[in-house]
Amino acid sequence: MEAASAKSHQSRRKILDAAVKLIRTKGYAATSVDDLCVQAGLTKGSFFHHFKSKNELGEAAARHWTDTTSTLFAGAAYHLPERALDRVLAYIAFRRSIIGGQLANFTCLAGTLAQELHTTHPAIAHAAGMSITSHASTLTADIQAAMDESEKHFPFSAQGLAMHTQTVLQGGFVLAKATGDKRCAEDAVDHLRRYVELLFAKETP
Amino acid sequence: MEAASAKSHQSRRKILDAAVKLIRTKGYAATSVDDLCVQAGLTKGSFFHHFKSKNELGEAAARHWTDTTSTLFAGAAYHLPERALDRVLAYIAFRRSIIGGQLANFTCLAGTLAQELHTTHPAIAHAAGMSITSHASTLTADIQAAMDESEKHFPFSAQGLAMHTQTVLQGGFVLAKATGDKRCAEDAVDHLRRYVELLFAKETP
DNA sequence: TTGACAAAACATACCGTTCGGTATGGAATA
DNA sequence: TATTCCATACCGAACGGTATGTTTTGTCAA
Repeated sequence: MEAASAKSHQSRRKILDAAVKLIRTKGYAATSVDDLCVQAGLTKGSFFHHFKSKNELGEAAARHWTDTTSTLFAGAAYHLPERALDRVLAYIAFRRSIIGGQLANFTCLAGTLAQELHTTHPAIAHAAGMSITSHASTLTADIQAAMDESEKHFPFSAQGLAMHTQTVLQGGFVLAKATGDKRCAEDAVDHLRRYVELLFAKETP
Repeated sequence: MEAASAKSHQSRRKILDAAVKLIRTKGYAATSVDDLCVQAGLTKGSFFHHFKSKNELGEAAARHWTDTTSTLFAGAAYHLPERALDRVLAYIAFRRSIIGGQLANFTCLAGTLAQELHTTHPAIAHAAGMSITSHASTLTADIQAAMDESEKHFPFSAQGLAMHTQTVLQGGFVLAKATGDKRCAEDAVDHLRRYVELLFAKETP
């Protein structure tokens, strides 16, 4: 049963990858099951064998997105610097560096899903929200350490600032889509970096 | 023909108001023409008399949103302070103060439309983009004046910082939808205020 | 009477979902 | 080993529902 289940796993994954790609570009409603099947190279019968509905796929796609991004960021180099603040800034620089190419290649599936479906499909939106929140949480330890290293008092929590990094990123993606210009996303990250630098700056000359 | 055209105008406006309300809550695709007609208290015959397609309504709704928000912000009190920087901060405080009640009451139609439709309906997304950009532009003069009043040199343009305020707001809305907690939007604005204060701060004690 | 607007019924197209059926490959039995 | 059996993966035509858009008819005001 190993080969069969491996193949099954492969098909399921093809569908999930197709979902991430298509939903990131066209949105959830505009992505039909037929579209997904064509993109994945399968048929509808196969689709509904693996997922009992389109909405269930939506939830699974959100979780798949969580997994994909988790491994991407876990393996990135921004964790290397010694000082906690440098790791935070390296994270921001990393986010800045992966903005490139088509919009769909660097924008966030979770934000797209949450904004489109928060009322009509709360389960999917919740999965998307978890994706964002859990990713933010991976920054909290570094931010907390940076706050501890600093002598300042901060009127926000480490988790709060971590969430704010995601806020700015999501906003940058929205404006990039609204204007068609990816520089909006780049500018957003530049302002975010400047904000963090100012927050932790020792003196201003 | 004045009374008739006034009534016509009223019906058209009812549809546009319905569109703003429903699309803000459910999104564009999930809002059917029937839904709009029920909300507006009209029928489909009337709808397609005033708009030749749902997509045309979408564009008109985006422009209607621009008009609505323009008058709201033009009449607000944040323009009163003497110092330009205070006007900018008063704008941010005003944005903070209008976050309340249901998500649909304070989130942005333009951001919703842009994120959902940027690929499938570029004309609507463009109208939404114009809405955001033109609103940002209303801040540019005050920001420029604040920059001129300051002795610092800023590595960004006034329009760039104006756009960033919209970025942070849009991001706050996305996270509020993702988490179901409007505090995300409030926190976003608080961080934005702090950023602007830090940018223009004279000294740090 | 004319013309703009509104209502209701209708036409068409598409989309999610179902369902009967086929193919494959491993397990069971002899 | 050969044969049977069964579970799983996959296929694709068809169905029911719903969405947009059209047509036809009605209404009201000038």
